[in-house]
Amino acid sequence: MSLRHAVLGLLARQPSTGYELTRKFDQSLRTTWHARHSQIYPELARLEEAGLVEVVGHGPRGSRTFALTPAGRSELDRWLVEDEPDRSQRNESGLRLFLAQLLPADRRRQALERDLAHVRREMAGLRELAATLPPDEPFAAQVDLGLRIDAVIEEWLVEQVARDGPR
Amino acid sequence: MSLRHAVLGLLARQPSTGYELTRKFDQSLRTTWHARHSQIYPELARLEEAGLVEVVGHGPRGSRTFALTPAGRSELDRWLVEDEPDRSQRNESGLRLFLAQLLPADRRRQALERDLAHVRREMAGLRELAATLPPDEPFAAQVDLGLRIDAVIEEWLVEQVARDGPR
DNA sequence: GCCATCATGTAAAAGGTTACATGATTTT
DNA sequence: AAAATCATGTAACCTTTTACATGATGGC
Repeated sequence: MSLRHAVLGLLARQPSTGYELTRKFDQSLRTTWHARHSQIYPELARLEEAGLVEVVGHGPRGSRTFALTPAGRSELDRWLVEDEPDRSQRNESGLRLFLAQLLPADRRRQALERDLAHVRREMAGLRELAATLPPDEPFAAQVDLGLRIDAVIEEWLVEQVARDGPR
Repeated sequence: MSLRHAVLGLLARQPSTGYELTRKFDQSLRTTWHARHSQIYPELARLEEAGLVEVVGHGPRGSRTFALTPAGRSELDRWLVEDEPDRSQRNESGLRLFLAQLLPADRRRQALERDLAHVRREMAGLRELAATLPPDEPFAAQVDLGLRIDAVIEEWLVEQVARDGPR
């Protein structure tokens, strides 16, 4: 379960409310680990119960700012140093292209170009996001990794479209 | 749900038993969409009930070979042409590196080098797998994509290790 | 006053992994 | 005869998504 350690890690960098964590998962962390608020709030409750985080402040609209406890900090360090990374991937673009080869030529081209446009739109979104982050921000490295992976997928899609021959 | 369409797509290429599908998910498809037999057999039952696949043969050890029905084929085509791709990514290496910056220098290097070794082991496994596949096999393109993505992650890890300065 | 945004939660359903369970055939 | 592989399934558990639900504050 990486959600737990992603939350611990974000709180280690900066004590935050659940709402703030949600925005970070939606933005900078979206290329590596995504989570919705409906996952984050229950996880914060479990972490608090386990003594890994604690409330360190209250904001105007009933918001609570959480921070790591020493136990939370050592659990995070332990995970980073001791646990084996989970390297499983999931990549719907790859699957779709593989299956698109089953379509007749005209529909195949249609499907591939649509997927290509989709990747490019996502890349544009990541570039925009990168522009709003200070370049030395560690978050920027996340976004950069997402962009590089998308670039590989884009290139691969282009190659496969080209392999189909001229229109 | 891409599992359903991955199964339909594999069966469109070649009628197969659940066991054969399991091996394909474990091997060639492991870089894009992974599934265990405990997911595949119930999915085949649901697809059969929905009239999208049917049993077309029986093998020696009680195995059943499934193939697409016309309805299954048109559902597959519809998904490829009409549905928007799901581009969400999950990449534990990226998350771990991001969080590794919280560690003191010596433990950080230790964690990064372990993750790097892990990526390289996986790449070696994919290269071995690629060597067993005929190069024109559409499956080979899947494995190739996985390798390219891992190469990007590897390069990115190396850069981040280098940024930490000499040992 | 209205709308956007901040802020938090729960419930139901879907998707996925791990573990349990069994038995047939083939290879050594 | 034993071990490996083929072959199928279910149950429990965990993770993730989608939908439901509510209310406060700030700017227009």
